Amino acid sequence: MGDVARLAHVGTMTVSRVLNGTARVSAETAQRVQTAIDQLRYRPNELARAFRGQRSRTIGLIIPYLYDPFFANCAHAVTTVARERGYSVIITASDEDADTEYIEAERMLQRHVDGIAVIPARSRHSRLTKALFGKTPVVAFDRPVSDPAIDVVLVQNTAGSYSIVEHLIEHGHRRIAFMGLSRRLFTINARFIGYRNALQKAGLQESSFFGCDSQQDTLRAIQEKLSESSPPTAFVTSNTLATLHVFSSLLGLGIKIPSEIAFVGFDDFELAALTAPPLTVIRQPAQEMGRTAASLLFERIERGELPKTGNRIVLSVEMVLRRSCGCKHRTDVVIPLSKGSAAVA
Amino acid sequence: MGDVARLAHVGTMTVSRVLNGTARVSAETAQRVQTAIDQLRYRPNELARAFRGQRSRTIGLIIPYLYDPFFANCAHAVTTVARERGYSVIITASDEDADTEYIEAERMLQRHVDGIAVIPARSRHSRLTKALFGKTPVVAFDRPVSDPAIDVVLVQNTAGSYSIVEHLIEHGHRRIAFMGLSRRLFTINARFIGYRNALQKAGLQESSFFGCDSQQDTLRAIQEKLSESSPPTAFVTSNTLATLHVFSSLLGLGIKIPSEIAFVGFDDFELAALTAPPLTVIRQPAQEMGRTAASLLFERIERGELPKTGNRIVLSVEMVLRRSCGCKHRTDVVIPLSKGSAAVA
DNA sequence: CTGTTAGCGCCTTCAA
DNA sequence: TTGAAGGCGCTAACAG
Repeated sequence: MGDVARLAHVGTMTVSRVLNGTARVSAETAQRVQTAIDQLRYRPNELARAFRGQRSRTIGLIIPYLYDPFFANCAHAVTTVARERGYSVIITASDEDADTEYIEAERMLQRHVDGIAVIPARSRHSRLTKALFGKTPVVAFDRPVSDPAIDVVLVQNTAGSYSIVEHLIEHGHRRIAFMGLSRRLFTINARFIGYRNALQKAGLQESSFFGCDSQQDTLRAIQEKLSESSPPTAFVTSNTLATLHVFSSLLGLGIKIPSEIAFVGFDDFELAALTAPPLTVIRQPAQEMGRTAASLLFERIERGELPKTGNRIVLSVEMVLRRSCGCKHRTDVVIPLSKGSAAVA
Repeated sequence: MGDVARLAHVGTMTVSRVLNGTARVSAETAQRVQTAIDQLRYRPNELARAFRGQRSRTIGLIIPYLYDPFFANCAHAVTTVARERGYSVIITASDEDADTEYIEAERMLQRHVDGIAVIPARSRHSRLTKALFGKTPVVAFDRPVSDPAIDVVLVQNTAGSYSIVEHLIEHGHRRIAFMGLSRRLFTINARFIGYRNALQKAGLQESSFFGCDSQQDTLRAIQEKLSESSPPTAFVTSNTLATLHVFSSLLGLGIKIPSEIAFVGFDDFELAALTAPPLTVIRQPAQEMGRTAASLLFERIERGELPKTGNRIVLSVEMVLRRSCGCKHRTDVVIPLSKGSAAVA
């Protein structure tokens, strides 16, 4: 910067002012400085700026896994919003581990990020608290954190699940099983609650299995359920992984869907329309959630601490009717679930 | 830091030394400093460290899209390696746009990242050059950059494509069509070359279509090809997106796979084993590529500029035989393609 | 083994 | 409208 100043015959302050537009500089001087900048190909050292000023123009993003398509979509939206605002994003995967998450959050704080967006690791264990972050804004999304003072953006997990189970009931199913990962995951549990509510309202008995993490366990659980005296006639799954495992188990057992067993899942994915049969699912607005979380974070960062703390934004989901539920549509039928739906998220 | 020094009755340098283990400090003093650090919950300002020192302990990662599962897997591997080494990762999506990519690379440079890993945007346009980066190490992966001085990690695109087409030929197919996105994409073009080589070796005529970006265009192209006087009996696709579009077109036309038309694709994906029929594909080692690229980058960063510049590492791919090619296996059969395979990547 | 001095590149403050 | 001084938090280089 000194070089630029010298070349333009001005003080470093003038260069700084031209760079930031902080104060009025005469057009002529500004021009001279600009020429010097171009000539020297001078680029300000962002590190020094961040160090000196209060803003690093960087936000942190912590998600469980980068390779999970749902999380990746969220992350993409966050990075896009950040770029539009001229911010950089420091990203890290927590591997769904609360300790890793905590350590990485601290590391980001040490790097003086201006804010952090996080999809918390398994909620029961997450050690993220408002206290840890101090003045640094934080917003959690997809799952809440235990500290209610932290903003959170969620989707209608319970209401979505409720609706899709209700749909199965409308198809005449009386014995519907819920297949999930672990109830310790907020979203899975919320979806299970929706399932349970729908069954209770219809006066039906619940039947669930948690542990669809592996293909083997899922297959075994399904075989067990199907060999009961009155086996389920329909399955709902908690998320894409469970959907994959249950679906392939069903196919592997040579079961015809939906004629013998109906099948629906929570969370849409690229290929859900191309399986045989195409899958009826609840679709979550992944990118919208990322955008919303990022926007909320920037509100906090740029407008300062808002008066109201502990915001909770709930985004609507959609039901995508295809064939696995028993419907006979030719193409996808998308049914938006408004916030005022049967159950609250 | 001054506070810590005062509390421990030492100079700031001693605190610094305890923090970094730079020089030997008496156990007793170190203990006192440590206590003060804990008591004050002192955390070093990484920004100041980076600013002062030569290292920011941050690397940049630029990929076309975060939501593409293949890229996301690569990114996950890169962030994992970085975390193991104590580095942070600044990530950004170029949206496959060379200008965005260039701007973001510059921004990272301004932030003084210690190195950059990049999956370049459409190679013909990428403006990434060794000159832009100066002393900052860069490694490209998945696709090369035009500047041959930059290290690059690739997979056996041509050899993989060659092998899978050869497999189709062994199944007796004589008219095989290649369906791809754009030849302007390095990987797509390399795979097309492999296809072409395999056909030439067998004395067969090529038939290709580029533009499978949308479902409609793909369907139209397929209908056109199938209405030729001697239509193809097998299709190969260039990547997952093309696979999805071709596959659903074929299904939509009521064509039986593989009895009427055989079908194979480049690039495996989570659901390829669950479609009807399961898809035979070439599988790329996404995570391994990310790990390799990151490791190479850290070599450069930590060991300094290596003598040999312009490294080119080519990773092996595998052929995953399922049913869509005409094979009758019960489960996946994975055939690794060694580097010494028929065609060179 | 430990402390002092100095300066990284920038911007806030104050004076001209 | 412009410039000079000073310091952000840290550490290299030197002195003790």
